[in-house]
Amino acid sequence: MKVGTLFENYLQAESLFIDRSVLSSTFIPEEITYREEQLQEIAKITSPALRIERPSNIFIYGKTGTGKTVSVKHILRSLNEIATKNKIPLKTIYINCKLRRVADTEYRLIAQLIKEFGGDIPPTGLPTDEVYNVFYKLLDQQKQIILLTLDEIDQLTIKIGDEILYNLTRINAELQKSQLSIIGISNNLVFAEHLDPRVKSSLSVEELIFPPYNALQIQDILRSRAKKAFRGNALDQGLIEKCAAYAAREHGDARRAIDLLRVAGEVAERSGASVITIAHLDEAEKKVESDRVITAIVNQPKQFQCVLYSILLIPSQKKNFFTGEIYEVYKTICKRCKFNTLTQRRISDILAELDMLGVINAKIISKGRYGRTRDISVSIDETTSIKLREILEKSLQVGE
DNA sequence: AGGTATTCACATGAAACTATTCTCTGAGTTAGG
DNA sequence: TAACTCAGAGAATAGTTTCATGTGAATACCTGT
Repeated sequence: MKVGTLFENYLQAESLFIDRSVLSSTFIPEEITYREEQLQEIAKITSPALRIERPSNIFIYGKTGTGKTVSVKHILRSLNEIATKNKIPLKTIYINCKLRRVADTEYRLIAQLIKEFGGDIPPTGLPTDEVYNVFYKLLDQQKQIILLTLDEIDQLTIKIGDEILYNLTRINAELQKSQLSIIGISNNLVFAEHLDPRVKSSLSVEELIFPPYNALQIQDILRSRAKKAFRGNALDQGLIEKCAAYAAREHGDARRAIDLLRVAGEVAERSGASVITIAHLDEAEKKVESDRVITAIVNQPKQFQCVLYSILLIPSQKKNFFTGEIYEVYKTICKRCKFNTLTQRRISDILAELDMLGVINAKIISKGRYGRTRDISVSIDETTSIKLREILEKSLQVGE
């Protein structure tokens, strides 16, 4: 066989995609459907910035994939355009607080802000107030309005408390020339309730709620994206509907629907099909889920993987099991690959995290006289679980 | 039978510790004038 | 004397350990009938 033929198929079959980036999670469409009201509202609140006055702080709630981030980014982009055209000293900053090793601690968040202003700060070694000082100085170099967007702000406070938010809201008092206002975005609807009242009152001056999309709205969104992303008639009948239905099941998460559509396209393309069918979609659904789990696990520390490996070893006979049983298995595995065994306390936390990742299903039950524990079952499908086991075996270097 | 007290097997919280990575400082060393 | 080196003090962070306290309901143990 000629080497060339290996690739010929791919060349001949015209790509299903026109523009794949339209379906990527970072894409911001020109117009955002079903969010006019919210966009108007945000625009109204932020507009004083264009007159070099400080806008009120805004707080935005809504579940994942309801268009919060896209809307805000859209607004920021328009604001920036107008500002540069009219030479208005406006600076917009967007920071996602969830990104590990970027902005998930007080120090790193401020360091990231400094970077946005062109400064540079070492990743460690400095006292935090020193970092604050650098930040203040940098801010006050010139007269300007700063719009700081903190996405997934709830993650930040879970990890490090609300002190940092307090500092940020107070910052205006310290500044001579600049003014800063904050746009907070949270997935958690009750987030503000366990927040310091001082922070809460100053942060959530204006509140906005993004309701979930319903299936019909998601269909429209998908259609408009698909029109730009795919060649005409690349989609099978009913595909959009099925895709939307899947997302509606997940409380109207548009992002997942779009993601799913893209992966379905990729799956179809790889198999050389000229039309994306429901079967491709089903496969994509599995793949998305499995990829999510695997990337989540691979990036975890060894001990974490070790615990998961222990869990995966058990369920061949049993469906549900308890913390204690897992701990026993875990101990033998540690011995086998010469890890030092962690305490049960730690394992308990790791199990909780695995539950959060959706790899396992853990429910706290009371067995009465026989104590209280987690009732654990694996919540990933067989194929993924086998794949995962292989990956973990390699990573932990345990042979059977 | 009905009511209360125990008890198990962990869960959950807080604080403190460890190892690692990194900066900053200042003493000691070196090399050139 | 200026430049360089290098050890030591301090910080931040991730991952733990230690200690302390909490907890839901199946059982054991009473109680009075």
